[in-house]
Amino acid sequence: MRLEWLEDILAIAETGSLSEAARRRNLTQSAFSRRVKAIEDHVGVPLFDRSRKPLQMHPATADQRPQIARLADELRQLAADLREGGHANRTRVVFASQHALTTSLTPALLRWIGTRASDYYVRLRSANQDECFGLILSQQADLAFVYRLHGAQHLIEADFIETLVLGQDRLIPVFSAEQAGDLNKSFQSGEVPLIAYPPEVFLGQVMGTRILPALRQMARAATKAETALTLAALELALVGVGVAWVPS
Amino acid sequence: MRLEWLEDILAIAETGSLSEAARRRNLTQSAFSRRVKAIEDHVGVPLFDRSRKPLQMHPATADQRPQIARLADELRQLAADLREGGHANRTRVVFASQHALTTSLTPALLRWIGTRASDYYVRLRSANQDECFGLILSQQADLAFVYRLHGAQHLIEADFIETLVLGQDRLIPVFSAEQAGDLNKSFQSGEVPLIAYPPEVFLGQVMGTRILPALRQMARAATKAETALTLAALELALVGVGVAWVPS
DNA sequence: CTATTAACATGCAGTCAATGCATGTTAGGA
DNA sequence: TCCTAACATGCATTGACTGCATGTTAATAG
Repeated sequence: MRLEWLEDILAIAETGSLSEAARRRNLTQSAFSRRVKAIEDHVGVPLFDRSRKPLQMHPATADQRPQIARLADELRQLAADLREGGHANRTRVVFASQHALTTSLTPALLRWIGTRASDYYVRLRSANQDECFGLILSQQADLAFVYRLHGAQHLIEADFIETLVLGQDRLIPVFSAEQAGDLNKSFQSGEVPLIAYPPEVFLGQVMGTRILPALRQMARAATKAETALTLAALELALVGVGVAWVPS
Repeated sequence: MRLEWLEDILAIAETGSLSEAARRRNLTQSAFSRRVKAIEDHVGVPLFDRSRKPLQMHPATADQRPQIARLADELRQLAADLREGGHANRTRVVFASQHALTTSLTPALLRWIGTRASDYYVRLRSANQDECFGLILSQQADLAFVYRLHGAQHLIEADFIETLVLGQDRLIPVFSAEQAGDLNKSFQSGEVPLIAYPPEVFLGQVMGTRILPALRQMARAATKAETALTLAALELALVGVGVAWVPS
């Protein structure tokens, strides 16, 4: 198994097409076609369904996609760590950051660290909340940035784990100002168009336990789209697809 | 980065020599030498110290060894999962097992499952205790087999995690029967030769908090060897290196 | 300090896997 | 039924990888 192959598979998963993936991987379509076949030969079973024309991933292959993405990331990171380790003797610190925070709090924090403590080599791993806890527990990360519901407790308790509250955040509903009229109309008919988070991610659980019950007292929530990414949810809200609750 | 390369690095780490590693990897020493160089070229920094004759790993490289072993394992497992997924639609269950249990309880359990429920595809991941918890938390494993100290609590609590006590085990001291005389002599001079577990593994912590304090009341504990593997500890005890405390 | 040896590096030539180009084949849609 | 876009394949070329033979050097014994 090679990192290249994992990237090939991911390219196909992301583009949904062999020739498009070939372009992204800077190969001719023919070379890429045979590379995919080589991967399948190595694994021992066909990974894609070629009977349809823009070829499709087999469900079993699609199932492994998060795992493949994670491994690809870790392999790249390993190379970086080996490279970095060979250089100076800077202290290496691994941060785990909940995805939603990776795009908001963490960049500023890393910049701050970068300016004040250049003798630290900081490595950032973005993961979902459960994975962040897992990384801390198995000591693959030194520090984790995660949300915690007001009044709730974290899943893990251990004497080697310290917790510090960095601040408070709020989920606020967002929608396109220009199309506020449409939203009002929809609301008057008892319906709120909604950008939902998948139930398995943290924000999805917050929505399910805190926001939606209150919302349902006022109107019917009609899910118009679903995404795990707050930034994507924000974009969808800004083009008027529905209301997105995003961290303030 | 390639799985092959990871295996090459691990072979060097395990044999402590390039030519010995070459033999294990079924390559001539010359080909292997250049392969190692290719890996270093790819990473961008030298990974080994060639100024000494049985070449040595740079400390930074040695640091990454557990990570490399883990990734190599996961890559092999990924290939197996893709292969298996392509076959039948058997339910896939992932077990995490604490290393010490992987060699004792788990095999019998897996055999039992294999005979009764052939429509399950069970995948076993051996890891240390913390990693087992991490795998459960991040839902990379469905079930974990771990030890728990009598009267103690697990690190994690969550409503989606159920705990079941499968049985009780005891750590018992073991030594070569033939050389019991030597042990008695040593004990009379106030010293017990000891096979120790590293402090970062679970059994090492049990030894440190439960066994050694009591032992020290009777004699001085002289560490003769250290290993993380209970089977290795057992072997060392059986050849008379020292007393090993192993799960009954 | 020197000689010896075992461990690692390298020049050379052969093999085979990977690639691009040109072209054939087929699923989807008009 | 025809057309087109997507994927597969034959062919020639390139280059990466390997083994063999041999050179170089660190470790060790005397």
